[in-house]
Amino acid sequence: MTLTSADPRLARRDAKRATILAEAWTLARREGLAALSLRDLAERVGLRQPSLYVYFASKNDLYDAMFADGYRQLLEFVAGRQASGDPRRALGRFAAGLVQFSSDDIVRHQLLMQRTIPGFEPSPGSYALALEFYGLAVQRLAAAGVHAQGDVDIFSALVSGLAHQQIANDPGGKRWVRQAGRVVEMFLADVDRRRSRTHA
Amino acid sequence: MTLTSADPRLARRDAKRATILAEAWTLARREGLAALSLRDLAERVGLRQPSLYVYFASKNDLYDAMFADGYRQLLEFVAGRQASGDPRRALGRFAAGLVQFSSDDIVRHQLLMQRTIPGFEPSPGSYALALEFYGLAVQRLAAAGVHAQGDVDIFSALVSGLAHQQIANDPGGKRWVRQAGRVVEMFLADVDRRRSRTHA
DNA sequence: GTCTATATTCGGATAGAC
DNA sequence: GTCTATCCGAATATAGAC
Repeated sequence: MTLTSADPRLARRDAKRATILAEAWTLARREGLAALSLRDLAERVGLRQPSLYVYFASKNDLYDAMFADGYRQLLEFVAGRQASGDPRRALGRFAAGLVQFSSDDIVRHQLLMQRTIPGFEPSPGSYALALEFYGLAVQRLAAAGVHAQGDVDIFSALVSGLAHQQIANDPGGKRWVRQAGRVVEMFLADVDRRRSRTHA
Repeated sequence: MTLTSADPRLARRDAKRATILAEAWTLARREGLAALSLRDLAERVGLRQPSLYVYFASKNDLYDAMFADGYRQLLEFVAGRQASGDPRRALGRFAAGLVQFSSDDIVRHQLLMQRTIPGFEPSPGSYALALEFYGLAVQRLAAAGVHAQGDVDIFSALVSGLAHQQIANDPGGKRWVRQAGRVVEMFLADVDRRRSRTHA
C-alpha cells in the first residue's frame, strides 16, 4: 500500500504520511504505544489534530500503518542479511539478527509481536506482510534441513523467547542476543538426534 | 501485604479488596488490561466509582495489587506441584507447568511478564514476589544440575518463548505446551554436552 | 465507608468555513 | 488540505455531606 506514486500530488501526500508515521514511532517510543495521542502527534508534525484525519482515517488506521511499516522494516532487515555459507550457521545468524531487531525497538516489537493495544487488529493487507515474513523464516529453516511443523514451532519459540528476555531484562544490551547462536546449535542438534532415531 | 487480619474490621476490608481484585481480573480479561476502567469495575462490585478509592489509592495501586496477586498465584501454583522423582524430568514438568500457567490467563501473563501498561511499575513489595519466584526457578534448575548464569538465562528464554507462542498463536490450546518436555530435554542435553567438553 | 457532585483533563472524531 | 470550533464521551481523582 501507499507506494510512492508518479502523480506528484499523491507523492507529496505519501511523503507526509511517512513523516507522520516516523513521528508516531518516536512518540510511541517515548510515551508508550498505548499512550500515543493524536493531539501530541499532530503538534509534532506542525498540524492541528483534526488535520491528521486527512492522512489516517482513525487511530486504529494509524496503528495499522505502523504495523505494516514495522513489518516492512523487518522484511528489509532480513533481505539485507542474505544467507550465505553453511545454512546452519546462517540460521544462527538469522536468529541473532531477529533478536537484535526486536531489541533495537521495543515498541515496534510490542506492536508486531504482541497483542497489547485493546481493540487493535491488523488489516488483512498489513497482516499479509506478517505472513510474508513467516514464509521467509520457513525458507531459512528449510535450507538448514528443518521441515517438520513441530520443529518450526520450537524455533519460533526460541527466537521470541530470546527477544523477550532481552527486552525485559537487559534492554539495550546483548545478554540474550549473544546466546542465539548456541540456542540454534542446541536446536539443530536436537533435530538431528530425532532424525537419526526415527529414520534408519 | 494485606494478610487476613484478626481484627474483624480489617478482615472484612481485606475480603472486599479481594472481591474487587477478582472482579478486576474478570474485567481485564474481557476488555483488555489497558482498557480496564474504574467506573466499570465499581459497577460490577456494587459500588460507585469514588468508593473504590477507599480500597485502592489509585489505578496504579490497583494494578500493583493485581501484579502481586498474580505472582502469589504463580508461587502457589509452583508450590502445589512439588518436584519429585528424577529432577531432570521434574524440570520438564516445571517448564510445561509454567507455560500452561501463562496460557491459562493471558492478561495475567501480560501484567506479570510484559511491560505493557504505560506508567505502571510494580512497587518494591510486589516486585519482591517476582524475585521470590525467580529464586524458586533457580532452585529447580540447580536440582537438575544447572548452575551457570548463561544456562539460567537460556532456560528463562525457552519458557517465556513457549508461553508467548502458545498465547499468541494457539490461545486455549496446547500446541506449545506439549513441546516443553522436548525443549527442556534439548536444553539439558546441551548443558551436558558443554560440561563434558569443558571439564575433564 | 459510601454516597453525590464535580473538577479536571484528555481522548478521538466530526462539521463546516476558507 | 488545513483550519477553527465543537461535540461527545470517558477517564481518574477530589471535596464534602451523611
